[in-house]
Amino acid sequence: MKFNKRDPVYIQVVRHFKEQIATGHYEPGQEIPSRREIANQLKINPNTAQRAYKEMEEAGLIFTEGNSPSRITNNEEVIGQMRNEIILEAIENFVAAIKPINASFDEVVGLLKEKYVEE
Amino acid sequence: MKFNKRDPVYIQVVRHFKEQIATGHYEPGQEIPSRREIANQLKINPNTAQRAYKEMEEAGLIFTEGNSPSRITNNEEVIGQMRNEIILEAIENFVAAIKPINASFDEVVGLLKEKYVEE
DNA sequence: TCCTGTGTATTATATGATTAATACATCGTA
DNA sequence: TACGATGTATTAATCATATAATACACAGGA
Repeated sequence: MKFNKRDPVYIQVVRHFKEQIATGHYEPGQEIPSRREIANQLKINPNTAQRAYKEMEEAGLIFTEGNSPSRITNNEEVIGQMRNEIILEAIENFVAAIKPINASFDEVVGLLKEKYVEE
Repeated sequence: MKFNKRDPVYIQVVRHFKEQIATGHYEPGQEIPSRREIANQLKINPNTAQRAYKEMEEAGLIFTEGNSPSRITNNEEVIGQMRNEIILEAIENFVAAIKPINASFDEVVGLLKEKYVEE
């Protein structure tokens, strides 16, 4: 996994997990790496990992019992909503960036199709 | 004009001018506010305004002669390219955000159309 | 001529967010 | 029981950005 330096690392870690969860690479109830383990894997500070996990816990995406490793939520509705939010947020950002330029919808969709299908 | 706190202010100022130029609200050759003037208008520090203007000058979007206020470039090709870059960048960001979620192109375009037409 | 408003440059400080360092608490198990 | 791995909490250090404070050169106009 590679990080950009525009966004805080913990945000990017959260994002990464959300994508994994939304696409089913992590399944409901599945155990995820411990804070220290993921910190080693991603070469980040354990506190950064902790902060990312805390965010996800507050969002209901993972849960923690006692001092055993956290797990993906079993609430598939929460997962579905999260997926929708990611998509909607992306769309809103996109529209906010494009609209002030006065590009036509068709022009935009044309260019989008190229990039989307690519590869 | 309102700022978000995600991006540096000078970047947002540059962005604002680019949009104004791309949509023709500023015409080629037109005079723009002085550094100190825009700083007052936007309630920002003059140095931040200067930094924004410097960026635009280096990008060839504005030019300055002597100590008179800067002006929009007369090179319409530069303006056209800048407009394209904004659109392409927005598309790339969007695709990068959406693709990892495995949403179909049609689903995305459908949602996009709603937001795009809205208002 | 002198004053005001331009652009430009340099240096220092403040601030907020992020990351790092460290310590503490808990639990299962060898 | 004692160790090791877990989650959690607190404090310190770092860093980028924005702001501030000055200073300088230039040109036009009152």
